[in-house]
Amino acid sequence: MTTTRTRHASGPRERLLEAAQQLTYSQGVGVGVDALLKAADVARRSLYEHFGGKDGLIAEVLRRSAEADEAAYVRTMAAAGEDPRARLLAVFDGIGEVIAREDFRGCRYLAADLALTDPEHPGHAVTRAYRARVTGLLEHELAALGHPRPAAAADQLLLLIDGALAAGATRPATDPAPAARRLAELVLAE
Amino acid sequence: MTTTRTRHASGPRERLLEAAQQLTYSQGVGVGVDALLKAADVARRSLYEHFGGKDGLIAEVLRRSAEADEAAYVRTMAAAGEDPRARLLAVFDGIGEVIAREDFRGCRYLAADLALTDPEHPGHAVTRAYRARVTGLLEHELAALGHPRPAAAADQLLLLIDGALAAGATRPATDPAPAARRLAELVLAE
DNA sequence: TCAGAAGTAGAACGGTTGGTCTATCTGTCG
DNA sequence: CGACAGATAGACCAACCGTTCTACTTCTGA
Repeated sequence: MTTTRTRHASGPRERLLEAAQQLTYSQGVGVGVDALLKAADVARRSLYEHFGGKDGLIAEVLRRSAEADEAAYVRTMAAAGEDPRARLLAVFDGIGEVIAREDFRGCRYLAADLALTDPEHPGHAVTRAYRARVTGLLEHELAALGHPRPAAAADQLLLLIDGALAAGATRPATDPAPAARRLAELVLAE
Repeated sequence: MTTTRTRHASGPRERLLEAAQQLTYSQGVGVGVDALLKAADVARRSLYEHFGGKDGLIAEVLRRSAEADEAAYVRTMAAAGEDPRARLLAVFDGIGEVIAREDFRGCRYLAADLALTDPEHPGHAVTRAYRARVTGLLEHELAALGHPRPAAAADQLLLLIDGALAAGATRPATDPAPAARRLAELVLAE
């Protein structure tokens, strides 16, 4: 064993990231530093050593989440088999499961973009890159499906995803994921 | 003349509402009270006299905005003539104009719902009521058009609106309003 | 004219914000 | 052993948060 931790299984950096990932979603990126430190059981100093400040931590949390969420898209599509059409529609079933989680509070990245007023905040670059990667994923499937305008269609699908997540956060009773899926089918049929 | 103002055309209540309407959109509902008072050129006391506190002011601002935005929907549809189909599609042209405004920062109501962590905040009831009224507007047109499931279709249209506004805020280059309009045509064709 | 309401200005409240700093302790490695 | 890196605890900072309060001015209406 190269490193030994007396009181925690993982180091303070990891604990801080996990606590922040949870708290910045449930409470928004406006959570106080004190709350983050307390939840992670980490010394104040460690935050500034590892991330340079709250903004750095938030950016890193978004990066982590984006990685995980992108992987979830890939996993969902992989589980749906080989047919590009089935793989794309499976994404909306996945969205439905996300919305159904009782701790669902809307799209983390949209919430961050709306909450971080400063356009120079490093978080914006992270969310932008994330959306570009997801769009790329969708576009790839659309091309495999032989869609005439895969890029434009991918943008439409992401619009449907954003809309479903927004509706799920504000009007969950309308069951937005199946509604979005039906519209997605029409996009694919073009 | 029933009332006379020495330094301002309108009273402090009105000035505060107008300043807050602007600032809570551009800076988010997290703006400080000091900033609001300074922008409105109003005494601290007036805020608490008229609105009971910051939360009351925010709720009233949302109420005002909702009234104005609902009126804008009505106006847009009225200008589009009598055909329900044309009236509904005109809504998405209106969304396009909203997104094109250089001070556009996404949907005010979604941003408020995501930012106000406390589910008991009076603002949430306001945004919920607003969405219900807009859905009712859309549903009415869909019924006039003879749509088989006007309520479900109205929810789908609102999903498209939310998606277009989210995309407009985060990926303006994708020109989301026409994309949403194309999908709306498919909803109407059902 | 004069009481009272409504407005302004600004001090002050306790609490919290993000961030810096010092001091101490622990574990690893040369 | 002894040096050093990493972590902790916690004091401290100026700034800001939303709110309450007092004191003064201005306008209105009986």
